Amino acid sequence: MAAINVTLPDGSVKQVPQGTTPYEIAEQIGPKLAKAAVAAKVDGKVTDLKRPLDRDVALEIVTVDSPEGLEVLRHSTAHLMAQAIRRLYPGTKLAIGPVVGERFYYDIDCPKSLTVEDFPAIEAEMAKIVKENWEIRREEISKADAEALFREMDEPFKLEILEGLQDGEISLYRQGEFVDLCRGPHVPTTGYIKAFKLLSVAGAYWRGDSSRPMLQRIYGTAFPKQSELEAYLQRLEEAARRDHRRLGPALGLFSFHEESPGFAYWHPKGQILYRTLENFSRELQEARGYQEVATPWISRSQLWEQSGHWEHYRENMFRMEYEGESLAVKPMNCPNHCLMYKEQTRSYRDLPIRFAEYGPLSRYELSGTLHGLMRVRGFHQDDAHLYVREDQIEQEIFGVLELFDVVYSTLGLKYSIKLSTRPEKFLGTVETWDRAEQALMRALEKAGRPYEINPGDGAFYGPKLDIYVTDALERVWQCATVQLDYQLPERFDLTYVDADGSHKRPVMIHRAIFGSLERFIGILVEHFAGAFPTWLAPVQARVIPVGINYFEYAYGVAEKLKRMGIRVEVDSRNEKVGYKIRDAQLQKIPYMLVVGEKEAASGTVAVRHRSRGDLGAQDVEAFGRAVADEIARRALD
RNA sequence: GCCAGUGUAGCUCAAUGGUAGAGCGGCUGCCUUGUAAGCAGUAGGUUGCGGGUUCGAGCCCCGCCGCUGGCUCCA
Repeated sequence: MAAINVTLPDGSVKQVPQGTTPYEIAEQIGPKLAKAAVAAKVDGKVTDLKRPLDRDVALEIVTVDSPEGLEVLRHSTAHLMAQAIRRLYPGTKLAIGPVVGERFYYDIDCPKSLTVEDFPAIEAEMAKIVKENWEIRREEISKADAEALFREMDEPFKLEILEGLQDGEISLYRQGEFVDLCRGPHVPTTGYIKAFKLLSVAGAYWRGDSSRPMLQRIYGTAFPKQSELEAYLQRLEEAARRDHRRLGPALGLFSFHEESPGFAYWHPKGQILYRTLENFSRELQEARGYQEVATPWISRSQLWEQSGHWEHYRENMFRMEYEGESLAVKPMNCPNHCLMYKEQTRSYRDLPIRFAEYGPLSRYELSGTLHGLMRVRGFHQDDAHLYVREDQIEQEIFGVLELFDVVYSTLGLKYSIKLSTRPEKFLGTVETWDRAEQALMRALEKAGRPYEINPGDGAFYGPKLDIYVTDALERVWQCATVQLDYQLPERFDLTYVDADGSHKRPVMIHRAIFGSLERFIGILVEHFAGAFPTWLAPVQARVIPVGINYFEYAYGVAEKLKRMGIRVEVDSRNEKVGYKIRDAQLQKIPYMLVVGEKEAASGTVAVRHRSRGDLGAQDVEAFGRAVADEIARRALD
């Protein structure tokens, strides 16, 4: 048999007989590697460990703890689950079973409507199949054979998937009695799957099409080791503990009532948080040449017809009719800002013009999509529209990026940027698009911000930057986008007079830093687990008198601190100190100030910080100055 | 909107189709309190809403609403 050359990642070349499997090579390298191996990367493509090599290749052994290895493991677990479900619920049709992030799912059409209560039985069956340790075999067959097979098995979804495949690219994977149409790769045997758990069940449309049948989607996850699975499950629990829908009401920030689905009720403490963030934004924007405006929240539909919203966005707008007149509540501010721009003849010297607005916006979101503060029907953005000359795009985008950075670094949030470029259907000319995209890239590079490109993902009216925030639990949220817009200036016939006296079209930049304040606060609640930095905390200090004899002193301390700009309250309940400390801790109040005999006599407070613990006695004035400074610096804990 | 689940006191949860309960929280009183829960008492409910089955419904059936997990959507 001929020999082939296998190049390993360290550059060394191994000569082996043709038909050698990656697994055998792994064994030669070392038993430890062979044990951790779940797949192989052949010329950069992930493939099965036991698929024979037939030519010279570059080979990398994929171990179970690598990103690719984990994906293989989870994908195989999806098959394992499908096999178990098939055994338990005969007649189940399989659709697709991919890996998404740390989870996998399988969409199935099952005669029984499954719930989490069915999970233990399915998991038990999965464990059984693991124990049976079936070899997972790849088989390549012709399209005709595959069609015959899945027709015989009565698998309509697989047949539909087959329709889109070509002869020569069809593979099956078998383990025991189970067979599935699959590209692979998979772990060598079912015994490789050690730690898994089914997580949830939900509905999902076949092929994501709401006119197609609704399938059951079972989510699960798998890890190389039980301990890693448990760590993951603990992270889910931590996320549940931090859930803003639970913490928000518990901290007195906001509530929801079924009388107004999708609209938050902001309680006094939540409103402080809200206003503090809004004012933070105001302060930064005023310093950067933004002008705050306020525009109508209800307009005649002709405005929305002119802006194009009526055509493209009507279904998401709250609409109404009075005196035969069609009206709508604004879902965005841009058309109103365009009207204001147009009130005057603008000179090239006037640009850029930056209108900022914090007013209420409403969007009709489908009832099933509402989710706490994260998805609402009524919200406010820290919205702004910049009217700029084309030669100002780069500089203005650079300014917006700087603003992003100030806001997110102040809050200790990591973020990443994606640039979405010209889609297939677009407005304007290729040249304009190219120039705009170039300007965005130059601004990003000037700002020193790394970014990824999403080719073809821009809006039809202009390219955009999406900002993704990563929170304390490493979850990623999209908060804001910066979009260049060539269409609205056109639709509203916006112009400016250039140096040569000619009328030119400005470019519009839509941008928001927080995005929706509601959503952003939801993210912050979960990010900080309710323990906001002092400058954001609704109550920054709580004075805890040891007994009624010290109430007067406590109120005096509170008065002094209030005058120093600190949000402070006195716990005047008839309770023990331990009780009041516990309550203040649960309310995540940054500073607890215990006052009694010693403090009253010396004009001090005994300071306890929610996370740093007992800080000892401090002079009231000195404490006040230190906290005022912490607030002014917007310090993180 | 769609599929599934779910809805009992402010919160967390009990109650084989047979008189709706507990803990926490609230309020009142006692204790006079020193760094994560003192003691006692007390109020609080048309069991989401509307129909139906039944001698009898928190529980079973139908419709509606909210919420949850997803899907779809997201200028």
